[in-house]
Amino acid sequence: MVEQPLVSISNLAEEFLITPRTIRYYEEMGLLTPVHHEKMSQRLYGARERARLKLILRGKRLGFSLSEIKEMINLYDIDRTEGLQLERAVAYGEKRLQELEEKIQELTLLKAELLDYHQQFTELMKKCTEE
Amino acid sequence: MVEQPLVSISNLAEEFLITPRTIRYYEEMGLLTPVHHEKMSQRLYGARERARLKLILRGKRLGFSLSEIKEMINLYDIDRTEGLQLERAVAYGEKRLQELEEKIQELTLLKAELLDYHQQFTELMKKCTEE
DNA sequence: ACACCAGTTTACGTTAACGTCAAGTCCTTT
DNA sequence: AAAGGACTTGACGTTAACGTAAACTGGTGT
Repeated sequence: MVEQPLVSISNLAEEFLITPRTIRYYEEMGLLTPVHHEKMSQRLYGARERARLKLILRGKRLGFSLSEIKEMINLYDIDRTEGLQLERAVAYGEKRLQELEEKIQELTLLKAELLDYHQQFTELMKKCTEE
Repeated sequence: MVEQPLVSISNLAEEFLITPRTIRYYEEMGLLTPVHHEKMSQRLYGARERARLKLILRGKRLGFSLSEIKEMINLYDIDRTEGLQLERAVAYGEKRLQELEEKIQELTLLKAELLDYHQQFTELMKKCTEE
């Protein structure tokens, strides 16, 4: 057995700059599954939950909903893949990859457009301040 | 004067596969400003509003909130830029461009990770079905 | 023993982004 | 004139993702 650095809910919350309530909500939604110390006293969080939480928060930053995030992080979690067929999981993964690619394309386009406006704008500003 | 193809709210809604209520809500939030036919009878939508609506819906697909979208489309709208200084607008625009770039990076990383899992997964599946 | 603190459950409150329904207006068609 | 259809303005309902507060429990220092 390796020494596992298990932390409490408020420690984890502090580490990620969120509240304990948020962490409990993610558990309630099935996104986290902390271990419980000696028959239901406290929640303890290890490396696995910390990794999952990172994924969740990144997903949030990128504008995904919690249910979308849940699908993504459960997609290739072999423990949870039982039940629905492997083939379906693979097909589903390909669909999500396709969607991600489209999002990247759209974001890139948006950035290019904003950059274009930005340059026109700064150029206009230069001309105005020159005279 | 050029012939302007002005359409009603339900026509516009049908065109973009949304509801009239959604369009009115965007107006209420200050994202759209349709012309009103002969003293407050009906809303009519031209090319400008259609373009704005496109921007709004793309922003939504990318996970931005309506207030974020509002800031972005008003950012380089010269009519609305009056009041706040040009310099501030430019600085703000650069900040948003930076954020967009970070989002693209994160999305690209997420896609790479998912692709990695995906390949491991399909390889595992191949081995299972071979024997 | 008592206070205190960190954690727990339960439950009600809040905001964004609409959905849904009621009631009234305006124009056209029969 | 009456009916029908599209639009209008309220106004209340709904869901996701938490915030917040109350009341309870369980270990710890004094």
